[in-house]
Amino acid sequence: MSGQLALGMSGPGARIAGEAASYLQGLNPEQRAAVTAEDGPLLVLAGAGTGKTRVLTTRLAHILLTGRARPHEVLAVTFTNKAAREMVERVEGLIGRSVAGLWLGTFHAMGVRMLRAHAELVGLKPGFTILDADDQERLAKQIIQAAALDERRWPARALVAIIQRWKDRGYRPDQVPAVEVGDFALGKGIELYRAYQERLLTLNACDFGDLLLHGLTLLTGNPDLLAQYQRRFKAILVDEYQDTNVAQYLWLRLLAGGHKNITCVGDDDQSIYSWRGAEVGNILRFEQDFPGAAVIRLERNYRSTGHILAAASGVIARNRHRHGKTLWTEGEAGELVRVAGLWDDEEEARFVADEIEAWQRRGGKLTETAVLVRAGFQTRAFEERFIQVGLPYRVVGGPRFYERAEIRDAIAYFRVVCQPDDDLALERIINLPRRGIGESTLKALRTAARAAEVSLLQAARAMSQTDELPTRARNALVELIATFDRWRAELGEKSPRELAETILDESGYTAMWKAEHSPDAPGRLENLKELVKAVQEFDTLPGFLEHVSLVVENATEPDADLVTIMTLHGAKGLEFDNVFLAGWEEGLFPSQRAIDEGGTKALEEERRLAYVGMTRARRRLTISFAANRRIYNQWSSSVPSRFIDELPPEHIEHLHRNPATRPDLGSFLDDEPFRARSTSRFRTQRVEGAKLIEGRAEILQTRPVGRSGAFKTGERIFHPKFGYGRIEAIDGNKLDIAFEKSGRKKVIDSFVEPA
DNA sequence: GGATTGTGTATTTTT
DNA sequence: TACACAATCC
Repeated sequence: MSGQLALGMSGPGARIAGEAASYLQGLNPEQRAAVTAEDGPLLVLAGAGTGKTRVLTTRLAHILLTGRARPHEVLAVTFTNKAAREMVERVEGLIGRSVAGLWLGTFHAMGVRMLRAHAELVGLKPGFTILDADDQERLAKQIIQAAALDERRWPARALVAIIQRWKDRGYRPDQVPAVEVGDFALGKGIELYRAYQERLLTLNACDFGDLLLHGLTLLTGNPDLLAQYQRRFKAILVDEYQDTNVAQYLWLRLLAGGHKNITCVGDDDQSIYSWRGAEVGNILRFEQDFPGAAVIRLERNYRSTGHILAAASGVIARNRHRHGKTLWTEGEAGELVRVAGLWDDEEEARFVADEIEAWQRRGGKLTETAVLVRAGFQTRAFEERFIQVGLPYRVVGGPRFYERAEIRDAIAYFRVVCQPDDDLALERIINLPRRGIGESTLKALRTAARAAEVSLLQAARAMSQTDELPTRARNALVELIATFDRWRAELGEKSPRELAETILDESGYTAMWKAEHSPDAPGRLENLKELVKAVQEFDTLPGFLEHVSLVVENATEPDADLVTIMTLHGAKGLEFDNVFLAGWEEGLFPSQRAIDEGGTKALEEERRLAYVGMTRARRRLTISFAANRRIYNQWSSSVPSRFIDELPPEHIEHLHRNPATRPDLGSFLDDEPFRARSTSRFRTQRVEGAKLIEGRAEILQTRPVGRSGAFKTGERIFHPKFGYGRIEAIDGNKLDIAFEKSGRKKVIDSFVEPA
């Protein structure tokens, strides 16, 4: 655990030197050049599927094994915990021992590590808490309220977004340039930002952005410290460099400022997080930032077949702002990329499900199959269809474990126990379950706390000794404070797991969910059990909290044979044999909203997203679009995505279901005037009551709308999607139906026919 | 202090 | 349509 590697040419070192050749074997010339490049700035432009992670980890191992740096002298940063974990595993596999001591982790984790050691230099105490998105928003809300602004006009969410943006760019309140001020809150944005930061300091807390921003303040404000870190980190390695924001870039540049021994790996064509503050400019500008930088391109793709690669390359080649790479493969050409046009989102889901079943019958694995969509709402149609045909699937994304309300509530309890002055956590659970401490009591507490400049809990403690509050509230408060004191006394005595159980029990939190009869209550109780189990892995409760704030992950699912459904963003870094890219329609993909907000730049990012999606596929790629889609229960018809036009024709084949080639639908879709008429190439048009009926896919059936009164309660009906059912209640044209297979649902009468 | 009704909104989300 | 939140009533 010393973190020291035995290096040298004798003893254990000789064994390592003997293996040196082995870890370089199997690398192609470019990969090998990247791994063994001498000290100095190095940019590795690694196209999709070209062995990026392998190069990065092998280079790290190479640096250690050749003695250029010892583990604690290496800083390696990633964006996700997953990537960090993978890197640790692979490096350990390469060097054959633990890499303890290495500074390897996410930007944020490395930021915290530095900040904990020097918290007082930026006005924090070492035990500071890290706020998540939820806390941030509530804090912002308080700031807006304190400034007497209209909360509806200037929502907290927007303020958080603005502050986040400034932090991503490395601006402290006094550094925000005038042009960036904007008109939020009548130009008071900076004032609010300042108030927000002051409040964070009094709470002894940081938000995610601060983890890096304070890091910058730390390094720029303390030259000795900077010099110390510059000497310490003899090698810096960065993964996914195209996703770095300005703050991260500045942080890296400071740390690498001495020796400039920095390796950045990335792919400008896969930059899809600009809306999160990522600056493609960082990677495009690397050679100017680090003069004399070596640039190595990895262009040999080991993942996809020829047609897939060529189709993806053809699309991305339309982007103007990029380094430019020419991916190639020695693999087989494989199948053509298939393009299918469907009538509506339901037919699209049906089509995909059919294709997956056929693939499975031919021996394909579901785990090797993914359906990738642009926006979350698109998953629904697929889920419904997959359930109907019994196709096992999982939706990746969704609410993550540590973001679920019950988990956050439980953690808020733990936080108050560990950090009594954590006001945000206390506010979250002070009246949960209900214990008679309502809004008016809370208001009084807040006022008192602010006046005395103490924390909420301290104010509550003081107030519970006076008779300022109504007896009811006062008693509840006395009781709560005593309970928290008791738990806190048990911190050192009980194991974290026992304590966690005690807290959830004695607070009445578990009981609250047990008493609740909503359908998701059992699931929530299950999650709480999972949480307690997770606590077990840690020596102390505070230790657990530190982990939670930085690692937001879903519980690992059993590795069953499942189809994966997820967003294109979520798919970055993954690969599958068989990939479906659904919903390629103007307006949806590329997203009209993105284009409205970001113009050409945004369109290029959408195109990169298309590229990312396409390059996820190893053997088979199917792109689909629907002529009609129901959005908020309104039918709208759309035009195929321009990205479909951009697919090189020689690498694709149109499936017959494409409406543009179908005589019955083609007349309106293929109609040039129709396309010309639409101002933004995306237009919507209501198609009232037009609907396809299961099993009669080729017939466009139109039925009358609003048959109110035509049905009677108790009547047996048939619905094309949910099957047979009985009408329980009628409300205008909405029927409340108990379906035999799908349970109780409210549906519009026009979709229902008498059985 | 708590339940109920009404209103506005609706991408992507590594930490 | 659905859901979350806020104003409103009891």
